[in-house]
Amino acid sequence: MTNTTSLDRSAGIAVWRQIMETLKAEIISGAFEEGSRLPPESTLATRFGVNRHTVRRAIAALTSEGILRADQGRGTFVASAPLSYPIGPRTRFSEIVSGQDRSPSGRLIGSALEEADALLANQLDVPLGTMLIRLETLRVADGVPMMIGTSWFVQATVPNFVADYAESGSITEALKQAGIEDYRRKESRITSELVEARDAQQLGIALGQPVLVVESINLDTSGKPIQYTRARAAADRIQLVVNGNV
Amino acid sequence: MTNTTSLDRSAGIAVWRQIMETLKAEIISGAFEEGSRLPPESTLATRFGVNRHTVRRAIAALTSEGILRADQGRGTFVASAPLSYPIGPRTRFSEIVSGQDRSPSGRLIGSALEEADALLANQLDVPLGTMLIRLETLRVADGVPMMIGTSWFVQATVPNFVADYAESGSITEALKQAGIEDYRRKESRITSELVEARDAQQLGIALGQPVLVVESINLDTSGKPIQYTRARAAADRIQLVVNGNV
DNA sequence: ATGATTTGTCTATTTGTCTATACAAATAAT
DNA sequence: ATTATTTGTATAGACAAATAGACAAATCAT
Repeated sequence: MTNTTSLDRSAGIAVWRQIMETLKAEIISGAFEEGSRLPPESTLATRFGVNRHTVRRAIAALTSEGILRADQGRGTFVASAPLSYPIGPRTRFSEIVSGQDRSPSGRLIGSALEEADALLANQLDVPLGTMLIRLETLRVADGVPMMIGTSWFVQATVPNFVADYAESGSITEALKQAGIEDYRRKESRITSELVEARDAQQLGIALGQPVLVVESINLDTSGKPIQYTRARAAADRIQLVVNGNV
Repeated sequence: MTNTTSLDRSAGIAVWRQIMETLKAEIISGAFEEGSRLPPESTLATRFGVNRHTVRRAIAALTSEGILRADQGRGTFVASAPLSYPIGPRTRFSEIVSGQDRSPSGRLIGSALEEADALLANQLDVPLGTMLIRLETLRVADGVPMMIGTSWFVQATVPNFVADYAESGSITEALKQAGIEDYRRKESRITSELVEARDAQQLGIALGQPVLVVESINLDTSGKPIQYTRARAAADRIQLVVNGNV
C-alpha cells in the first residue's frame, strides 16, 4: 500500500493524530472492512516513516473510540466501521429548513446562558459580554437525525424564550410570545468541516466525516439581528439547493 | 470576555494551532474587519488563558498565511480576510473575485471528450451517449488554489470550445465565440465530501479534509441547459454566501 | 514442542511545546 | 522629552511528544 499522506511535523498537529486521522479515513472509505486485520504496527511504522510507539498511540486513540480492537499476538482489527445511513435520494435541505421554524419537528436537546464573545457579538450586533440564550436543537426526518442547530438570541429581547420554545416547540411561536411578529433571513454562509465528536454522536455519523455548516442570521422588521444560527448536517444525507431566483 | 471555543490540551493539536484556528474563524466571520486592529497579544493571552508566547505563535502562523500583519509598537492588523464567494443567479467566479480586489485566474488543467452517462444526460437534458466536452479547471486567487471545477458541455452546441477557452481563459468568452451571449444559473446544489486524492494535490490540502461541492446548471436564454459543473473547493478557504432564504 | 510473528510494557534520550520572566525597540499620547 | 503601550527577542524550566532499544506475553504456523 502506498502512502499519499505525508506527515506534517510543524503544523501543530501531533504526528500520532495525523496517523490516527489517516487510518480513520481509510477505514471509513472502506479500505479496511469491518473485522479485517490492520497491517502490524511495525509495518505501519515503516509506511508512515515513524517509530512504532507513535503508531501505537494512534491505534490507542482509535481503540478508545471503539473503531479498532487490538489482540496481543493476533493483530489489530477493525471493530466497528460505522456507519452511514444510505437513505436513497438525498433529502433537500430546503424541505427541512422551510419547516424549520414552524413545525415542532425539532427536539430541544439543550439550552444555556452565556456571554457574547467577539464572534457572537459581531453577528448579533451587541456589545461584548451581552447575555445570550443558546439553544441546541436536533432535527429528525423519518427517524433519522438530520441536522443539529445551535441558535443564539439576545436574552434581553426574548427573556422567557426557553420556556416558550419548550412549550410550543416552535421558534416562531416563542418569538411571538416575546413580541417579535415577523423576521427575515439576512444571509446564510455555507461551509464545511469535519464533524465534532459530540455532533457525530448526535447525528449518528462516523468521526472523520464532513458536515455541511450553515450559519445564518435572522433580522426583525427593523433590520436588527435577533437570531444567529449555526446548523450542522450530515453531508451524505443532506443537500442544499439554491435556486436561481434567490 | 468569554470564548465559546475552549482549548483542548490532550487532543494532539497544539494550543497555538487551536488559537490560530479560532482567530481565523473570527476573521472569516467578520468579527474583525480587514484593516482593523486585533486586541494586543497580552489581552488575547488572558482571553485564551495562555502565555503570551503561545498567542504569538498563533499570530506568526496567520502572518505567514498573509491573514495578519504585525507592526512593532502599533499592533497586529487584519491584512486580508479569507475569501467569501457569494453565489446567486448571475454570479461568475471571475466577477466576484475581481470585485474583492483579487486577481482572477482560471487555469485549464485538462479536457476530454466523453459520452453522456445517465446522470449527465439527465442534467443536460440530452439523450444518453451524446458527445460531451469535459473541462477541468483550477481557480486560483492570489496564488492560492481555491477551487477545482469539472464542467460538461454538449459538444454539438460549442464545437470549438476547448480552443476558445484556452485562448481567452474565460468560459463566458468561449461561450460567446459559440454564439451564446448570455446564460443564467438554474440552481446550485451544495454538499460536502472528503477530498479525493487528485483534488487534494491540486488544492494543496491534506487527505481527510472536507471539500465543499457545488453542482450547478447554467441555462441559455431559452432555458436550455448548456453547462453542468461540479466544483470542489477547500472548505477552509471558501465560504458560500447566500442572500435571502435558503 | 518450536520458532516466528505480533501486541504489550519498560527505560532512556532527544526534540517540541508551553510557561515564566525580563528587557529591547518601535509607536502613540501627553 | 517623557511615559505608556505594544511588538520583538532572549533565556530557562517543566512537561509532552517522538525516537530508540530491549524484552515479555500471546498467538499462529510448522
